[in-house]
Order: sequence, then structure tokens, then C-alpha cells
Amino acid sequence: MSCTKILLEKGYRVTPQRIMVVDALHSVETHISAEEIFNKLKEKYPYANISTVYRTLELLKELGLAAQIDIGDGIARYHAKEHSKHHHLVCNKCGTIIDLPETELVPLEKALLRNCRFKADLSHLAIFGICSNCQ
Amino acid sequence: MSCTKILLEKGYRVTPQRIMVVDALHSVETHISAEEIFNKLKEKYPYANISTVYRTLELLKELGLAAQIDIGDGIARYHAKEHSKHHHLVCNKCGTIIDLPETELVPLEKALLRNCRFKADLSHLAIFGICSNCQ
DNA sequence: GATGTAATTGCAAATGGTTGCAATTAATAT
DNA sequence: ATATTAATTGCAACCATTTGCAATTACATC
Repeated sequence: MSCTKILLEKGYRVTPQRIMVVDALHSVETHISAEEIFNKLKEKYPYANISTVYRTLELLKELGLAAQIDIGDGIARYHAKEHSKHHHLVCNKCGTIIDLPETELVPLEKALLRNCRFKADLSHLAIFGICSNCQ
Repeated sequence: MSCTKILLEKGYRVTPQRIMVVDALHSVETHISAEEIFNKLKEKYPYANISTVYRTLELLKELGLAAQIDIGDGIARYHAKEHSKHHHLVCNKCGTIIDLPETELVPLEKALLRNCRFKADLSHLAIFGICSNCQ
């Protein structure tokens, strides 16, 4: 199921700007910042607008089509959710980002539901610490 | 051990601005934003400066005296670390923040070290989801 | 295909937070 | 008590992101 189809189905308009943001997001396997998406867009369409990029990313996030991670440098990064579900281990020393399969957090998810009756959304999380190289 | 003593010991200066930020941070049991601290400061000392507030909070964080949480509204909040170690469960529907004792995350911490050789710093974390009332 | 309308965009201004740099000052040595 | 000096502050400019609003446009209906 493509992102644009889901947009249409949910009653959102499929505009050229939105198509270009979706394309840019899917053009990378890893995460990408709004600024980087904006620059890719401008190559094709010089009138591209940064606030529309942010608004589209926000919408994709709401629809569960994109995930946002914050690795602590003040710049939000995004990736298409279909590009594998995983978490991020961010090293506080060297900045390396290690991908962690989502299964690693299933026990925590269950414990929070059992002990706190809290339905945690642990679909994308950044965990900070020190990687094996830097220890 | 007071914050100001630790500052001195580590070779940092104890300035009036820093004392006031520390006081403001300790004056609340819960978390507080930089803006709120700044407003408290201005009541006492009208020449207070917001960038010094941010820099002091950053320093306290580095020294492990304060913790920062981001509950997803784009505003960073801080609390004195001695005010109990805990995590935050943030409800995506009603915005309620539930405190979670740190022991709840010990199994995850151990699993990450064992499986990924990653020394996670899970001292303060915000976990998003749906609280029991909103489910 | 033309028309109506609500969703979306583009702009400019605002927000929360950070930074470079010259001026000031807390702590140290005298 | 004074002088020295490196740490800290205050300012203004900057950055990433958000928002209000008027202009535009994708889609639905005829």
C-alpha cells in the first residue's frame, strides 16, 4: 500500500508537494532531516517551501507512515516506517547510531501494560548511552 | 551535597545567576521549563538572561545534577536529579504524565548490555503511549 | 468540462533554543 | 586589599521549527 493511496483513502489531498516529500523520504534507507528533504525537493521544484515539508512530515507521522527520531543534536530526523521497524541506540561519545530490532523492547512493553496499565507506543525510540567501542 | 558545592569542587564558578537557576530548579518537585525558570529569576533579578539559564541547565545536566525530558511539545523540561530518579509515561491523548520508578527499566538495561554490548543511560526517559483512563 | 468548497500552500512573523564575541567578574595568587 | 586571568555573562544574531492568514488548488458534484 503506497503512502499516496493511504492519503487519498483517509480524505487527504494528494498534492505535488506531498508526493515529492514522500518520494524524498523513501529515497533513503536511513533517516533524513527536514532540511535534507527540502534540499532534494528544491532540485526538482525550486519553489518548494520548508513549512510544507514540516507539515507533510507531521501528517505522515500522524498516519503512522513515518517515524521521527531525535538523536539529541536539536535536528529532527525522519524515516518511512515501512523501512523496517527498529529503535536507535545513540552513542553519547562518538554519535554512532546502532539499529536495534523492535523485539528487544517487547518485554518492557508487556511490563508497562501489566504493572501500570499503560499502553506504550515503543515503535520508534532513541536510547542514549555508550557504545561498545567507546566504553 | 549541594549543587553549588559540586560546581566549586569541579572548578566551575558559583555566580549569582547560577545560584538562582539552581534555586528555581529545586523550588519545584516536578519538572520545569527554561522559560518558567527564567520568569522566576526575573522576579528577583530583572536583568536575568535567558541564554544564561539555558547554559546553566546544560551544565547541570553535564554534571548529572539535573535531567532533561522532552514530552513531545517542543519544550524541554528539567528537574533536579535528587528529586527522585524516575521515568515519565506521557499519554498521547490527554497529556497526563505518570512517574515510573527507574527499577522498571532495569531488565531492558541489562538486555542491551548483554545483547548489544551497549551501556544505556536510562536514568531519565519519556515513553509515549495511552494511559489507562484513555484506553 | 466547469463550478464550488474545504483542504492545502506560501509567506512572513513568531517561538524555543543556541552561539560567537566583547565586556564583565569570581576565584586565585600576590 | 589588589592585581591577574580564565570563566562567565549579556547581547544580538542565528538556527530549526511552528503558526496565522490570505491566496491557491485538488477533489467532488453537477
